[in-house]
Amino acid sequence: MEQNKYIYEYPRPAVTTDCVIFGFDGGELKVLLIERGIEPYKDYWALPGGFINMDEDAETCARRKLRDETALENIFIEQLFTFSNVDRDPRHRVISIAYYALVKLSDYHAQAGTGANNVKWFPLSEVPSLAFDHAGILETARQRLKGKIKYQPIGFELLPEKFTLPELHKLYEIILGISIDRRNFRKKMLGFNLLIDHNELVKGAPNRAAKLYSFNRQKYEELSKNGFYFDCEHI
Amino acid sequence: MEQNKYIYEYPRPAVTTDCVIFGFDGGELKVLLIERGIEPYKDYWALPGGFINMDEDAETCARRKLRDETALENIFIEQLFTFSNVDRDPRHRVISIAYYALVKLSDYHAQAGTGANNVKWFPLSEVPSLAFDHAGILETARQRLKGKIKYQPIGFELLPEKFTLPELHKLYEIILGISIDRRNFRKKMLGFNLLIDHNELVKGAPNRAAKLYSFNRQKYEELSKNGFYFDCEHI
DNA sequence: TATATTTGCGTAATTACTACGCAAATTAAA
DNA sequence: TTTAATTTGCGTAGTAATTACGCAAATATA
Repeated sequence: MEQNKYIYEYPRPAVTTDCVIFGFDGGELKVLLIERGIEPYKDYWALPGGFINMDEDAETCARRKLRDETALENIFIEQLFTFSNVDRDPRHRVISIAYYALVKLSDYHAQAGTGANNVKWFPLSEVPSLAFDHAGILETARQRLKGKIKYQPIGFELLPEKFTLPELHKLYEIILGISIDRRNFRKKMLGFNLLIDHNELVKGAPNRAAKLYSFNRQKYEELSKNGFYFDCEHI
Repeated sequence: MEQNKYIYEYPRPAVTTDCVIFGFDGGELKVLLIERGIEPYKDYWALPGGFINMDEDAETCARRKLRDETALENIFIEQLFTFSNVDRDPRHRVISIAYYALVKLSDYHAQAGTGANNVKWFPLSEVPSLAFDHAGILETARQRLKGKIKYQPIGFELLPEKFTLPELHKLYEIILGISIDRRNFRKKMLGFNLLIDHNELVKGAPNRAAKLYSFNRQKYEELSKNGFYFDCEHI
């Protein structure tokens, strides 16, 4: 392939997307990282991502890199922030449009994609030193998740289709970093009338089994149109 | 100057910033637009903005274009969203990192900067057909402002240093697009203990004069550190 | 069968929100 | 000068939401 083909009148930064992928295993929040095989930051762990193509928008690029590098598809993804520090890449000027994604760990077990790089889930408390400014991007995503879970039902994206109220409760405690009264949390969540009761108990519990629920996404969409607000500010 | 100087191995999109500048004149929300002097979209109105330099980050670029095109400096500005549709510019691939800014119309009277283009405040109800996808960017900014004013004290950025409670009340009604009980609004706002009472009345009122207040930014910053939340969700 | 543990429901006390009434201040009209 | 009209500022009662718990039901294990 011919090199140095693209010529412009003015200098242009390179543009990439990077994605912070959160997962929840019932105990703690995890983030999916890939091990870099090339310089710069060779052997460092990094967020999945890469250069944008000329015929795709940023979200399409983020989803493509996710598929190629982690084999994840059809997951919740949302634009986070665009990082544009002049020195964020030691090679040359690179601007990164960052996304964050939420994955049901139970459904998808991410593995190395065609990229053939090492892929691994890290608990947030054990994230290693990251490449580029990815530590900052991760922290921004964490704050966004913490802020957004209070007024949008995105927590369900991290749980299996059917989940129990104690699981949902634990998830909120972990993400918000506070302890929440179990009984008041239950009342609040059930009060939205957005949980479908499957009249089915979780199996294999070492004590009283919890009931299984699922989130009524369709009803939520409808209510949202009429101004409904999923308000978990005071939980 | 030599042309076609910049050569890259892979194609790169051009990167711009665009800025939605909101102002409030006591009666309605306005947005500052500039008239394009060149193709494409010659003679259309557009958001101030332009191509990013290689030695500046996106916010610096947005502030530079603001200064050059509208003579506005040192105003509230915040990243909004990055727009990356493949066809958003008819000439070539352009990605825009959009910002929104809030201006005290009383303090600064924006005028054409060195750009020498026509600059004008438009009420939101009278915005003409805009260049590129700027109508979409404006709508995104409007939604962001509406959402954010409920939990961050950004409304004050649109008012003069000293303002009255009726003015603040009107601003919230306009931005949220609802009518709010005057007396409950007053109680809520004063309840935060973040307004400094100047024991001074506004002059030239055609009836009972309202008291002047200013926002205690310093106290807000301190409270924020300790988890204080400016909650205007139920107003 | 008793024990430990967790789930699920309920209730009282407190706090916040909503919907108003009304007096005080001020200008314009009578 | 008085009256009317308008707007500001404060208060209060009724309702709804939040907080802080108590306790019985369910279930595996001892």
